[in-house]
Amino acid sequence: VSGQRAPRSNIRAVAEHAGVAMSTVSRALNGHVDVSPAMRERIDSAARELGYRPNILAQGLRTRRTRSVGITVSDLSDPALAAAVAGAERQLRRAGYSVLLTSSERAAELDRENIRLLMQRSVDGFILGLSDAQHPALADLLREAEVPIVLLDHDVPAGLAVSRVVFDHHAGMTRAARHLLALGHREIALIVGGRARPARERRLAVTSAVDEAGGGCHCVVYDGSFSVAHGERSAGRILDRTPQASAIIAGGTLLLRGALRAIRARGLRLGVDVSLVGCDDVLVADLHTPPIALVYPDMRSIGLAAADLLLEQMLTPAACRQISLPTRFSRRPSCGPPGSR
Amino acid sequence: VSGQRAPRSNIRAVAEHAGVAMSTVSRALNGHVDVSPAMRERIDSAARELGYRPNILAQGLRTRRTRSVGITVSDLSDPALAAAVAGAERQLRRAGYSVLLTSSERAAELDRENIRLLMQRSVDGFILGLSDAQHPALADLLREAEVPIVLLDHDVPAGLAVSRVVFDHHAGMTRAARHLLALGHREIALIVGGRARPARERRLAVTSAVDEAGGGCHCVVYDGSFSVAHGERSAGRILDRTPQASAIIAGGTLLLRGALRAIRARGLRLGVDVSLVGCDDVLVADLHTPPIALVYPDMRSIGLAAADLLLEQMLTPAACRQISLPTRFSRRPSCGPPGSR
DNA sequence: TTGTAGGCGTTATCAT
DNA sequence: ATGATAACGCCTACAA
Repeated sequence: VSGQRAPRSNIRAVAEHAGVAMSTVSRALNGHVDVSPAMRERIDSAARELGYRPNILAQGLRTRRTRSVGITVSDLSDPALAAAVAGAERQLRRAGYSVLLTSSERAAELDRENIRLLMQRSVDGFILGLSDAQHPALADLLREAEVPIVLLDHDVPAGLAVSRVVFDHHAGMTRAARHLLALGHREIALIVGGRARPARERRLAVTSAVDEAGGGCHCVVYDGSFSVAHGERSAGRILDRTPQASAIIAGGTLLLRGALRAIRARGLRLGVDVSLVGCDDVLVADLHTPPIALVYPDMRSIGLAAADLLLEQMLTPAACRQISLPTRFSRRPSCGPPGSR
Repeated sequence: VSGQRAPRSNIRAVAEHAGVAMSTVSRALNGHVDVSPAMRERIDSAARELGYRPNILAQGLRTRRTRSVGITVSDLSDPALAAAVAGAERQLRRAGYSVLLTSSERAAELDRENIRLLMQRSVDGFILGLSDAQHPALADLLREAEVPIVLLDHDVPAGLAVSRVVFDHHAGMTRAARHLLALGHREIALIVGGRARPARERRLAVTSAVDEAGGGCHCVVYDGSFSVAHGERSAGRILDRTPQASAIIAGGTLLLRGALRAIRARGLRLGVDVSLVGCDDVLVADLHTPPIALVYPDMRSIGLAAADLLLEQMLTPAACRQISLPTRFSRRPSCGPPGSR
């Protein structure tokens, strides 16, 4: 009714309204044991009447726990990473934590800058999907954190005590490679990008699967940046070469998009003129014509698992742990026997 | 060298190290005018030596400005919304603001719960991509916020002073409908979902474009939830009806995915047996075979614009503003003349 | 130009 | 079981 806006009521206002001391209000609201039921009721109703909500900043200043966690991802525009963040946010929210989110735009420098900022905000823990987990200055910085850290599918920087959740890329990629070999492909081209763990694991899995096959089978790796451009350029080289590789594995969403562009530009038929396996993406592949075979990690799950792990470690500091999540391989018509082309 | 970890140094430590008063340190570090160059240099180097970083919580408690903004989106797993968040985060980070992110999982109840939580954390402003901007209890809550608010492509709740950035869905959808009409389609089926602004604008645009065409042209709207299931079910009904509509517009990513499934399940050829226009999505559509025509809003831009608008309003409180962003229509082979089927 | 002191809202320690 | 009071780290009148 009044035109004045009441300032948000604080604990002192509640104390006065209930006619008790501030400390008593604090105890009652925080569920301490030594509070009489009558007093608790009185304070609860006073707080309700005033619409009291504690100031989390002040609580954090006093208790040194902010009930917030910092999440840094290399690129939030990447739907895969967004899914991971969504999963983590959900778990953390349900546990009463807030998420401070930053994106480092694939720049190692921003990784560190963002982490520093989050430290300044006194987050209780970190979930990190970094641009470059191996950057030399990073380890020093993380050592200062003094709070639990969970890495998303990354290698652990040397001599650092952090937990992590990783994907078993090896299993899925091995199955993909064997599938192609079983179809009769003798040469498999692998496009990967970035120096992070996924690229390395994928390369390792495919090369060793091909090596094991023996019989003149071989694997050519196209390494570069994690980008559509690299995917398109590499696939272009593969397809324009004579003799061309009959099968391509694109190690990531952007690389897959690039490869698709190169294939389309040349008017080639998927699963006939060239076989293709993608990774990560779940949006593009299944509805494609024809559907594209895929090795995929459940990105939402890695977010959930990372949050669970972090919550556990924030609650009771313990030794660092590592969790491995499976990857799936879906055969789809984009893979066929090597063509006559 | 020492095994002890030093507690993060505070302003008092810097003051003692430099042999001056805390207030002087505060002034020097915050760039006040009345500080002698010599003193500034002395304090700067002391701060550097101690690796001092101000505690943002304490600053916020004192100044009532936290340099943080709350972002709530209805579903972070939606790549479109993730792109908007990524855009906003970038601008805010560059302006020195941190992002507190929550997702409301398409539940109006969580919208409010999350906003309340963000208010408790004293954010300086909000960017909201809500699940239900019209929920009756929402307006009251937002009125309590006392900080600038920017809505993402939503209607403004009655009697509320907020800014917003919207897409001109009307323009893009009108062009799409006219394109289909020009190709000779007489009946256009529109699948929309959700009660939010985009669905309403799209329906309005398509129905009026079809009405204007006259000559027995008509439009059938399939309204429902914003989900793959609704898209698939609606497209199924459209395609199984006799006579079937020859053109479908799917008003959103999930609906498009559903429609594609229905079309594929019936073995129909896009652009021949049935014409299809999608909305929003940029990942699936362009690389599809054949490429799918699309009305698309630039989601990253809406994030950027929302952040810019919010920053402006946080800096100098002013009247609420509204910004309209264009939508583009891309003709692609998924649209052809009505078939003989 | 610099120092002193009070308070932002909360919790924790100590009395009572 | 409850109350008074001192911090947490910072900023900002005001005094010097």
